Amino acid sequence: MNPNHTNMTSKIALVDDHVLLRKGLCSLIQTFEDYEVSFEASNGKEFINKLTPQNCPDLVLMDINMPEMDGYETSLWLKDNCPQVKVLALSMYDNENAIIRMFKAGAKGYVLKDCDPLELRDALHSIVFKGFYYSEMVTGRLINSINTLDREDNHVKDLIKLNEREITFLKLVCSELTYKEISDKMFLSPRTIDGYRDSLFEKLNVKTRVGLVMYAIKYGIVGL
Amino acid sequence: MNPNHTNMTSKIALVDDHVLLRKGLCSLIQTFEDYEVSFEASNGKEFINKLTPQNCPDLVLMDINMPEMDGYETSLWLKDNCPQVKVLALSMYDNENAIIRMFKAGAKGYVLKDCDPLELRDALHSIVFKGFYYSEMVTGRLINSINTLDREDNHVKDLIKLNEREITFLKLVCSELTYKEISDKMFLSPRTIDGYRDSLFEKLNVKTRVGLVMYAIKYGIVGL
DNA sequence: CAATAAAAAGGTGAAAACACCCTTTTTACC
DNA sequence: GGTAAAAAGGGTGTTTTCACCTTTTTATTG
Repeated sequence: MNPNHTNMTSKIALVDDHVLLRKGLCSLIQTFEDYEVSFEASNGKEFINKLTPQNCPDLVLMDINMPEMDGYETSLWLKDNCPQVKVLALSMYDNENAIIRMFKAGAKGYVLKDCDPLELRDALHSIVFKGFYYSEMVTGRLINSINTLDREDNHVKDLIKLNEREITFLKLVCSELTYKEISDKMFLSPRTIDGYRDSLFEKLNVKTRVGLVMYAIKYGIVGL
Repeated sequence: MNPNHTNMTSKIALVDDHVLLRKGLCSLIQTFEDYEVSFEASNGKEFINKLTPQNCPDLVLMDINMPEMDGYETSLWLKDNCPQVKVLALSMYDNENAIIRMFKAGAKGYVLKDCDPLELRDALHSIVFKGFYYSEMVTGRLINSINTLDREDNHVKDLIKLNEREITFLKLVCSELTYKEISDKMFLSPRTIDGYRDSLFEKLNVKTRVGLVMYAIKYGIVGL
């Protein structure tokens, strides 16, 4: 092991659409020793565009709900393209499925936006030196979900089964657009959209559009 | 006017339930000259408890949605009890009604959490020296609502203040029940429910049931 | 290449949601 | 008690949503 290991500063990238939170975090992280903010981005797409071999961070502090490209997609992209870059998920909510999805997408840790700064520091430290950060909150939620996991209908499994287009569709379902308008936006026939809807009705065990909306929000597929 | 005015540091209190954002803001504000953070609180109640004549801030950076005691109530309390303390509202959303409510509660400015740090600095500066901060966003939103404003004095208040039955209705709207079934549950005629729906469409400025659902969730009328 | 599975697209009809305009009942207040 | 306002109830027609069933296109793979 490198004896200078503890003296190395880790480079962190911040990805969050809320500028003020981002700048604030930036200032906060500067006060931590051994960490520096490599660069910032307001969504996944911008992050990927700004990413170069020169500024490649050791760790990405990643918001989940963002426009353009959200935390899930961006983490998956990193898993495929820069597997050495660790992701620490940053979320407003301690939503069970959001946690599971982010870990499935390769995140090494999950902290809430209203956590204590010391916990953030611990999380960064833990990820840099141990490669992961499993807080009590995370383990608690996971244990909780394991118990309800193999009971009857497994929502987690259903959630993972949703593909790209279904997720896009669900996001649009949570707007005031009609299905016809959604089909236009997705460049698909209204019938196809009809099929998407019906298959989701069955998968998610709901019967109406409101059911889809409630599901999408509950499991963090759309933000508010 | 005090010739030392420009050299005085203004004391700021931070009230927000998201610790990380709060600490981040704290770091950020320290980087601004002429400002220091007097103290912090995670909700209105805690703020009022911590408030003493010794630490009384010049300005409070106030989140709107908080547990225990929210930004509206806290601002109203300040207006009654410490009218010299200016409030700068800090919100996630550029919601028209939220803006109006906060200004009615005595706020002197309104900035979004995803605004630019420079705008925050401008806002602080403007409030300290001019006593207010009306951003383009705010004036834009207000002009937009002026037409409905002077029609009836309490119109705005009515927008926000949903009565018991409307809230019951909204909760049922967020289920997979049809309006007919909702009317049965509420022991009302389907026509009456029709009226509830239409008046809420107008009040909440939405056009569909999905719009109602999104509103209800966004503003915590229904849980998940 | 042919078999097969999955995705996309279509038709039709019934139910629900939405829009508009109107009447009756209840409530509150002078 | 009279009156105005709010809440509740009503009729009718259009649009959207949902259900069910069929066909075409695209992709996969043995």
